[in-house]
Amino acid sequence: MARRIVLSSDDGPSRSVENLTIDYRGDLNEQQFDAATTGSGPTLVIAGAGTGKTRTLIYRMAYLVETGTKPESVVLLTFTRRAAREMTSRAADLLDGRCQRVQGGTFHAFCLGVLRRHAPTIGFPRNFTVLDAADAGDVISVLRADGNYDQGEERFPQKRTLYSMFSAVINRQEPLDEVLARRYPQFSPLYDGLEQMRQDYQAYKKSHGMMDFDDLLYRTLELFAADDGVRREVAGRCRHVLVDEYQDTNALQAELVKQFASVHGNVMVVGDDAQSIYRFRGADFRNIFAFPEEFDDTQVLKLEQNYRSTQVILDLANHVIDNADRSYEKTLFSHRDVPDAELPAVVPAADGQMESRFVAQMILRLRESGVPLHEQAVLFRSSHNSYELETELNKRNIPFVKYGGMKLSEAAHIKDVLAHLKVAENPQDAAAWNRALQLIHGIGPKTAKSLIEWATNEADDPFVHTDNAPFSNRYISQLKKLLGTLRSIRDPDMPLVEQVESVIDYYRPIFEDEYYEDYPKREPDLDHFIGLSENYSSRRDFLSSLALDPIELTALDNDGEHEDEPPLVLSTIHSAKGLEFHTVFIIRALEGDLPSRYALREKGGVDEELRLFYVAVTRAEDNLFISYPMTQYRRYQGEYMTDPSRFIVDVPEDTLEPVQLVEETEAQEDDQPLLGGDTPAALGSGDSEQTSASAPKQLGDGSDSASRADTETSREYDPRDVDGLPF
DNA sequence: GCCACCACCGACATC
DNA sequence: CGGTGGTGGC
Repeated sequence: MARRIVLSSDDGPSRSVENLTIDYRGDLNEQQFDAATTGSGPTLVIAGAGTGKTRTLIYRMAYLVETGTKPESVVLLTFTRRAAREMTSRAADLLDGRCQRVQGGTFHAFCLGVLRRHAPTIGFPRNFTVLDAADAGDVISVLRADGNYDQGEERFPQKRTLYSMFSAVINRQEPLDEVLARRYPQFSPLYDGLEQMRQDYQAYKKSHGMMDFDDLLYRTLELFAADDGVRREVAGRCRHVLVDEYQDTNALQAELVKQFASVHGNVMVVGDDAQSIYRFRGADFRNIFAFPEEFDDTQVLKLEQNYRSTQVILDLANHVIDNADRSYEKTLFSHRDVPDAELPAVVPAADGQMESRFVAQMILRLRESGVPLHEQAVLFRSSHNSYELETELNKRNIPFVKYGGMKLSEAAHIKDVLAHLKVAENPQDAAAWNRALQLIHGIGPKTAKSLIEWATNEADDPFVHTDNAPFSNRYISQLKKLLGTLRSIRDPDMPLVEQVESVIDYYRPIFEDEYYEDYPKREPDLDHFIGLSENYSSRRDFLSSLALDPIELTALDNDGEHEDEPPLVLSTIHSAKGLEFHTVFIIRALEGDLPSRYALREKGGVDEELRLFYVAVTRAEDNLFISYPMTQYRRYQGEYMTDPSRFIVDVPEDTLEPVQLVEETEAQEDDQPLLGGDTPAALGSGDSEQTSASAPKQLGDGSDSASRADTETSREYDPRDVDGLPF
C-alpha cells in the first residue's frame, strides 16, 4: 500500500469550543460533550437507552462541520433512512443549512450509491434491480421449479427459509453446512442440493442483473477488493464516519466500516450492547466488543445519564437486564425528577379481548387527562399480536398508525404494478416477468416460463411482437397489450408519473377481475402509489427506494381524516427502536410470544428476547403497562391457560406492580362492561388527580373528535368508571 | 399438457 | 389473510 501522509485536519489541535456558534458545553452534559467534540481517530461510544445518543450524534455532526470539515465528507450510517433524515435535518437546524449535505443513510443505501457508479467493474449492469426479501423469495421459487434440488424429498424448505439460510451464509460469512448445523439441523441431510441451489441463486442474480440486500453489502466489498482505486476514492470522501446502532451491525457491515475509514481513520461508532436485537439478520453484538481490537488506540466513552424515563421505569429496566450476559457494565440512572411517578404495572386480563379493551380504554382515559394519542404506543413482539387490538381500536374510532406490519410494496396489487415497472427497468428481471405474465388469463407457470426464456434470451427486443416468439392465440391479444404498454413506458422522455399511470391503466381491468371481492378497498392504494411516484425523478430511483425504504400501509390510511389529531402508535418492538413515548403498553407478554417460541430453539435466543423486552421497557417515559391474556383460544386446541412471560414473573412488587382488572357489575351497560382496579396495591397508589377531571375535555377544537367522543366513547368517561382506577 | 379453481394449513422480527 | 396441493375442465 502506498505511503500515507496525513494532513492535519482543519479542526486543528485545540479543543477550544469557545468561539463556536453552538454552546456545546451548555447544551450537553459532560459525557455527551466529550463525545461530540472529541478529536480524530477511532472512538467507541457506549450509550445506554435514553442517554441522548441521537442528540450527541447531532451535535457531533454540527461540531465537525462547524470546525471546518466539509459536510459532504461526513458520512452518517444509521439503521433506517428515516433516522438519518431526522438527524441531518436536526443538525441543520442547529447550525445552518450546511449539515443537510452530510451523507446519511443506511449501509444498504450508501452501498447502493457506490454500486450504481461502479457496478460494471464487478460484472453488473448499472441498472441492476434491488430485490427485497419477497422478490428474493420469488427468484428462489423460479429456481426451485427449474432445478431438481429437492430430489423428491418430502420436507424441502420453504422459499422464505431458503432465503434466510442463503442470507446467513453471506452476512455472517459462515459456510452453509455450519449454518444448517446451528439453525436448521433438520435440513442438514439436504446439504448437497441446498449448496448447489445457493450457488445457482448467486449466479442467477448476477446473470440477470439483480442484487438482494446482502449483495449490496457483499458486492461493495467485492468491488473494493477488485479495484483498490475505487476503495481509495470512496474512503477518501469519508473524512469522518459516524455509525449509529453499532450493536446491530453484521460481519459485512463491520468490515465496510473498516474500509470506509481506511483512508482517514476517523470513525465514531455508537451503540448499546444491551439493545442488540437483530441477530436474526446476521447482527453480531460482539462487533461492539471487537471494535477496540480492530482499531488501534480506540477511545471508549460512555453515556449513562438517562433523560427519558422515570427512575421507577429504569429500576425495572435495570432489573431486567441484570439477567443477561453482557460486558459493558453500566447502570442507567434517571435525570428526571418526577414526584409520585407511577410504578410500571403488570396487568393480567382474562382473555385477549379483555386485554384489548383494557388498552383501548386506558388510552382514551389518558388522552382525556392530556396525553395525546401520538405520545402513546402499544408495542408487541410480532405483527399479528395486535390484530385483536386493531379491531377494538377500529370499533372505537381511535386512529392509529402501525409500524412493522404490512408494507405498501408487499400488498399483492402493488407488487403487480411494481412487476411491470421492474420489467421496463430491467428486461432481464425474470421474477418480474413471471409475475406480470401470469396475470394474463391463459398464462400459467409453464407458458410464463417459455415466454420468459424467449424474452430474456432469444428476443432482440422483447417489447416488440415478432413472429418467432412462442405465442399462442389463447392469450395473444392481451400479451400484445402488455408489450405495447411496456414499450411505451420505456421511452426515456416519459415522466415517471405518466409511466405509473400508464401501467395502472393497463392493469386496472386485471385488478378488478383478480380482486373482484375486495378491489374497492385496495383501490386507494393505487392512487397513493401514483402520488408517491411524483416524489421521484426516475423509475430506477423510485424502485430501489421502495425496496430500501418500504412504506407502512397503515401510514397511508389516516391522512386527511384525522389531520388535527396525530394517531396512536402501534409498533413491533423492533420498529420502535430509537423512539420514545409518554406511555407505553407492552401487550401479549406471554411465553411463546415474548420470548418467542422460535427463539427457545437456538442457543442465545432467550438472551436476545430479553434484550428485546429491555428495549420495549426503555421506550417509556412516564407510564408503562405490561399486559397479557390469561387464556387463549386456538383452533383444534380450544381454550387453554397461558404462561406469563418469564421476564415478568418473579419481579418484586415494588418494581412491577400487579393490577387487577375488574368488570363493572353494578349499573352494567349492556355491551360496554367497564374496568377498574381494586387490589390493595392498586388502591395504595391510587388517588392521583390525573384522571379525575370528570368533565371530558376535548382535545383540539376539531368537530370530528368532539362528535366522536359523544357518540362512541362518552360512556367510557363516566366518572364512576374513572374512580376505580389506580391512577 | 396445462391452467383455473377450491379446500386447506400455518403464520417472527427487517435493511 | 398467504402459500400450497389436489382436482376437474379445456
